[in-house]
Amino acid sequence: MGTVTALHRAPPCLDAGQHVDCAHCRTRFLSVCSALDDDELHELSQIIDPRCVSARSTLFSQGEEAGAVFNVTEGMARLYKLLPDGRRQIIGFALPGDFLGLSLSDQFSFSADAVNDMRICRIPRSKFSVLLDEKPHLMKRLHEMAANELMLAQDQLVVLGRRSAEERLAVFLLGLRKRFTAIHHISPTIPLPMSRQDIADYLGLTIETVSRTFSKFFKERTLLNVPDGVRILDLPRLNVLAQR
Amino acid sequence: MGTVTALHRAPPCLDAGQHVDCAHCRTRFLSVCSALDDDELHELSQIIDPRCVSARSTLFSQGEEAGAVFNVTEGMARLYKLLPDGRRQIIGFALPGDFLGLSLSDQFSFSADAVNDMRICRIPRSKFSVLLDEKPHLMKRLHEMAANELMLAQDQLVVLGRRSAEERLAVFLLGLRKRFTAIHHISPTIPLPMSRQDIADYLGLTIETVSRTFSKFFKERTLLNVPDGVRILDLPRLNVLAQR
DNA sequence: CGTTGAGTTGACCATCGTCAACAGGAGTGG
DNA sequence: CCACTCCTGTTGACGATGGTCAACTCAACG
Repeated sequence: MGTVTALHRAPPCLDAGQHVDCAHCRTRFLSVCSALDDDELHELSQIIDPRCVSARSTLFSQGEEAGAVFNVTEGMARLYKLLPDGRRQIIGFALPGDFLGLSLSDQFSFSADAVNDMRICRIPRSKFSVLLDEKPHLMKRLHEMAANELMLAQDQLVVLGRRSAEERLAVFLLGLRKRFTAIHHISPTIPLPMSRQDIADYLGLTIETVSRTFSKFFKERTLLNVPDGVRILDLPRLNVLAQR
Repeated sequence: MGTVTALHRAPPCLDAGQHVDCAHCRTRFLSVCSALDDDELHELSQIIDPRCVSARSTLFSQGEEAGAVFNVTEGMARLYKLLPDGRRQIIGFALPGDFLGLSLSDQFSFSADAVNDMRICRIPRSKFSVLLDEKPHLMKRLHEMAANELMLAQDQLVVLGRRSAEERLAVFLLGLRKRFTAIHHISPTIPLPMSRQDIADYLGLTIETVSRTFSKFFKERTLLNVPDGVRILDLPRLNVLAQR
C-alpha cells in the first residue's frame, strides 16, 4: 500500500548534498547498480547527485546536450518524441530501477518529464563514462538493460503496428501491472498516475478512443474504476485480448 | 551498380570451410568488427563460420535456442514477430554490417529469414561470449550498436503510432535510401528486394494500402517505378511527408 | 499455354479520429 | 462559502483513413 501511494505523493526533497546510501537503495537490485558490489557502490555514491523532481517538470529534452545519465529511484517519467507539427509519441514510462541515458550519446534522442513527483540519481556523463571503462561488468549490465529495452520497444512495435484499440489497452495494463509488481508488492489495483492523453500518446490512439475503451471495460466488468487507477476484475478476458 | 545488383543476385556459396579473410571484409568498418584490430580480427576469423543463405530460407525463429549470433555481410533479412493468430509485424530489415543477436539472450525474441540470397558470418554464442569478456572494447561496440538499434526502434514507434500511410512510406523509403548509401555507393534508385506484403507488415499497413500509396506516388510523379525498386523524382515532397 | 503468385484496383465498410458538448473536481478569489 | 475558471475526462454524432473482399493483370515458370 505504502509503495503504491509513494508513486503519487510528493516526497519533500531532503537529499541534496546529503549522505548517499546506495547500499540500502530500494532499487539497488533492479537498476544498473545490481552489477556493483558494496565497494563499487560506495565509489558510485561519490559521483551521484540524488535529486527530487516535482511532477510535470522536465528531466531533459530531445536534442539537448546529454550532460548526465539518470537512475530513477521513485516516481514515474514519460519519455516521448515530438513531431514538428506537435504530434507526440510516448515511447515509454520510466519507473524505479530504470536507467535513462542507455545510449551514451551526446544528445538525448527523446524528451523526459516527470509524471508525478520523482526521485532520481543524476550521474555526470563524463564520470559515468570513466566508471564504465574501469568496470567491464558495469558495461555488460548496461548492455543487458539496453538489450531489454530494445526487446520492449520491439514488442511495442507489434502493438502499434498490428493491434486494435482494445488489445492495445489490455497489453498496456498487463505490462504495467507486471512492472509494478516487480518493484512493489503485488497489488490488486494498477495505479495510473499518467493522464489519458499520455496513455493515448503511448498507444498511438486518441484520448477519446482510450476513454471509450476504458468505459467499455468498466461496463463489461473487465475492469473496475478506482481512484488513481484500475482494478482487474476479469484477468482471463484481458489475457485473451493481449494474446501473446 | 554492381553493389546494388549484388543485393538481388544469388552468389554461389563457396565459403564453407574456406580461408576467411575478415581484414578485407567489405563490412569490416560497418559491423561490430570495426572495434577489432588486425590481430583480433584474425582471432575472430578462427571462430566464425561464413555461410550462404538462400532467399526465403530461415535464419532462426522466435523462441528458438540462440546458439549463435550473426553478422550480415551480403543481402537482406527480414526480422519479424508473429502473433498467435498469424498477424505479423516486421521489426526491421537487416543489411550488410548489421548484427543479429545483440541481446545475447538464450532465445531469439524474433524470427529472421532471408529476403534474397545472403551471406552471413555465423558465430557460436559461447565463443562470442568469451571473446566479449576478453575484449571490453568489443562489448562497448556491441552496446553502441544496440543503443543505435534502440533509437531506430523508438523512431519507428513514432512512425507506427502517429503517422499516416503516405508518411510511413516516405519515411521508409528515405530511411532505406540512407542505409543503402552507407553501404553501397550513392544511387538514384532505391532497391526494394522485399515484397509489398513485407513493406506492409513493416509499416503496420495492409498490402492494398501500400500498393495504393505507391500508385499515388507514381501518379503524382513523386516516385518512378523501376524494376526491383523505385527512383525518387521529387525528394522535397518526400522530405515534407517525412518531416522530422 | 495453363498455372501460380505478386501486385493493382475498385467497391464497400469498420475502426478509430474529429469536433463538440458536457460533467465533475481542484484551485482561486470575492 | 459560493461563484468562477480551468482542466481532465466522458460521451455522442459524424466522417475519413485505411481495412476487407473480390476481380483483374502480368510476369515467371513448367
